[in-house]
Formats: sequence, structure tokens, C-alpha cells
Amino acid sequence: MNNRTFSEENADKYSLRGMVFNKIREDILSGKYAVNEELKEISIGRDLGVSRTPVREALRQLELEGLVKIIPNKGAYVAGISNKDIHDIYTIRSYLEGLCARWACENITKEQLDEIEEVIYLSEFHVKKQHFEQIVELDTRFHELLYAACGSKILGHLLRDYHQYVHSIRKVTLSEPERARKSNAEHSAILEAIRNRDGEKAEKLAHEHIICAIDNIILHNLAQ
Amino acid sequence: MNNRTFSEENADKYSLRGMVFNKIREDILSGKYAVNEELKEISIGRDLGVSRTPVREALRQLELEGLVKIIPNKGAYVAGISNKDIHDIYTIRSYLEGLCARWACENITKEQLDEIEEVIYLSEFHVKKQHFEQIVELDTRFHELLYAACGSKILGHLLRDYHQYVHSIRKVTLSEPERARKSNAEHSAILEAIRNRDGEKAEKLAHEHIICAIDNIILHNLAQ
DNA sequence: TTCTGACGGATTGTATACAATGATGCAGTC
DNA sequence: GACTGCATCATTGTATACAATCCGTCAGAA
Repeated sequence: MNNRTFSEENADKYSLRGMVFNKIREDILSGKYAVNEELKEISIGRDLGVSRTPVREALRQLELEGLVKIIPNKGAYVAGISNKDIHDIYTIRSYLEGLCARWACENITKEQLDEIEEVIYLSEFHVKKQHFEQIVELDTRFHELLYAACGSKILGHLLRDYHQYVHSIRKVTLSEPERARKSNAEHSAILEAIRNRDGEKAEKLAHEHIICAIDNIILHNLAQ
Repeated sequence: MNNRTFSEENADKYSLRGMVFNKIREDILSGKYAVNEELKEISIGRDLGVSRTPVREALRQLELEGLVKIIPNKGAYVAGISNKDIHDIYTIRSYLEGLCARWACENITKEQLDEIEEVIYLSEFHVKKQHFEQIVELDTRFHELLYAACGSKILGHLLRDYHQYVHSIRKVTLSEPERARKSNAEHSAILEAIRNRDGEKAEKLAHEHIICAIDNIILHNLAQ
């Protein structure tokens, strides 16, 4: 478990700053705030029942993530992510998810393999039943498990961030039964390659998995 | 120019928080602080002549970058980056610098091409004279120009961060005349491919450029 | 001796006060 | 009517005060 995760499970959950941070982040990614909307420390603080200090700290962190743009002595504005950003993120992910799968071949444990298998199995059920909420949740867990299994704090941190960034997109794409089914089949193939410790193949499959996701997004005009 | 760069040129330069942020970041990356050393808000503030508030904000940002680990109600500690982290970063960069070069083929302007050529030309001079400071500086500028030329805010942001992370490593590797010479030759080849708008080749060369850097690091036992 | 628990100091978490800066509107001038 | 400059207000930047938490210490009992 890396630093980021650690701190998320502590500071980000149990401190006011962490709660404010997650709240604003979520609201930006879910589109609750319009792009370029001004984020005033006082009014956010009032809405959440806290003072300016935790709000300020949260905004400064979000600035570093690129979700908020701060103009000194003026204010904080929602930066959001553009369609091109989403496309770029998926392209970057296509390489790095491949790398992640390759490294996972070297580091994954038996327990982790079993857990991933369970996730895929469960997902098949929900795909049949068209339980879209659960499908997204299980997709998140599948990737999260791979991030943990790759054995790289740095890569895990990065992919985790990007995966969250496109959370709202995934909610849409995985709501299409055909894509959800195919996505899960791809997950299954990736797992099989990792189980066989075939790094070359796992990398290729994970790479193609994300490329498929991009094609799907373009098909639906979700970006670009 | 992306948000990050924008904010760096404003908040990070002209506000106390920004200065504190850069100072601590630099001190961690340069090894001035030992790993796991506690970073006390009051003492840092006293050293820099500011109150706790800007220090706190800076520490919270550094936490997000992964350079600082914050334990709630306890303190902030230097996380630093391990040798494995460095190796991971270079491997990730090997893919993404390739992607960056490929995208640059599609987006680079005549002016940017000329500027890169100038940097390489100037670097040859300093390599001959063994002006190591300048070589590192020009290496930074070469990559920075590519990051700007790739036309992706997201990718540029990411590569810029990683490039800074390994700044101290690059200072060492580029101090070896043979590596400095070879590195510049590789830069030259990458430029040539981009000038010819050969995305395939540019990606391959940029990828290999970073792989060479990894080999060099391993050779010198700088990591792993 | 070793364990337990309460106390006190140190440090962080949060709120708020004050200073500095930028935006807005209006009066006065051309 | 359009522009300039000042006054006012809103908002951010920084400092500081107070509360909450943690950690080490030390006394006392087993």
C-alpha cells in the first residue's frame, strides 16, 4: 500500500481538509460545478460548515491535481477536464495499464489472483442482470487490484488518479451492455495471461483493453 | 501552456506558499532532508521567516506529490523517492517520452523545431567543454520543449513532474562525458525524426533514449 | 523490576483576525 | 457619450489564537 493510499485512508477521510478535498473533487468530476466557475473559500466553507482554512488547503491540493486553477489574489476556478484531456488520459493509460499488467506478472500473489477472479466472476453476473452500478464498481476493483499487484508505488499512484479522473466517463460507457460484456471478457483474458506469468501477452491485452475503451468513447461521441 | 505551468509562474513564484513549496521540494529532492525526517511546521516557518499557514499549505501539496507523508495529528515526514521509484519513473517515462515525441510530430511548429535545434547545437559545445551545469540545463530545456510541443496538457504536466523528480540523478549521469555526448546524439536523432514527421521512428528513438538512461543508471549503481 | 495510568509539553487541526490585493461603480472631466 | 480616477467592497494572503491530539515521563502498585 503506497503513501497516497495511506494518507487517503487517514487524513483524507478523517480530517476536515480531506473531506472538503474529496467533496470538491467529486463535485468537479461529476460536473456539479461548471468549468471556470469560481470557487469562493467562504461560500464553500459555509456550505460545508467549516472555516476557510480547510477549504483553502483542499483547493491548493486540487490545484496541483490540475482540477482547479488558482489565480493569485484573485480566486480559484474550476479547471475540469476537456474532451481532449480525456482522450489523452486514455492514450496514456493504454501504455501504462500494459506496463502495470506486465509488472503484475512478476509480483502478483496467489491471493490477489483469486480475488481478481472473483471480481470477474461476480461481474459476469451483474452484466447479465444489467446492474450498471455494480459493473462500474467491479471494474474499479479489477483495475485497483492490478494497480496494487504491479508492485510499483509510483505507477499505482498514477493509474489510480487517472482512473478516478475518468470515473464519470466509465459510468456511461459501461452502461452499454455490449461494452460491459466485452470489457469483462477482456479482463478475463488479461487475468489468464497474468496467471500464466506471460508478461508479453498481459501487456498487449491490457493495452488493447484501453484502446477498445477509447474506440467506444469515440463511437459514442463522449469525447472529441 | 498548461494550468500547472501557469500556476507555477504565478502562485508558486510570487506567493509565500509557492516559495515555501519550491524550497521544501528542492530540499527533499536534493537530499538535504533525510528520508523519514520530521518536517515541523513551526521550525520550517521560523527558518523561512513565515508563519505556519503557508508552510502547512505547501506540505499538503507535497503530500499529494508523494514527497511528504502526513500522519494526521502527528506530523509530516519526508517520503523521498527510493531507488525502485527512480527505476519505475524511468520505465514509465520510456513509454511516455515516446508518446510525447509521436504527438510532437503532429503538433510541433517550425519555431519550436528551430529552438530545439539550437539547444542541441549549444549542448554540443558544452559537452566538448565539459560544462556539466549547462549540459543538465540544456537537457532540461530539450525535454521541456518537447513537452510543450506534444500538444497535451496532461502528458506535459506528467512528464514535467517526473523530469523534476529525477533532476538530481540526471546531474550525476550527465556528468559523465561519454553519456553526455551520447545523450545529445540521441536528442539529435529524435529531432530529426520529428522534423521528418516520422511519428513511428520518433517514438521508438525517444523510448530508447530513456532506456539508455536507465542502463546508464544501473551501470553506475545509482539505483537498484 | 516491570507494568499501568495520569500528567504536561509539544505539535497539529481549525477558526478567526487583520493586511493586501483586485473588482466594481460612480463622479467628474473631456 | 466615453474615459479616467478614486472610493468602496469583496476576496484572498498571512498571522495568530485556541482546541484537540499525541507522546514521553514519572510516580505508584504489583
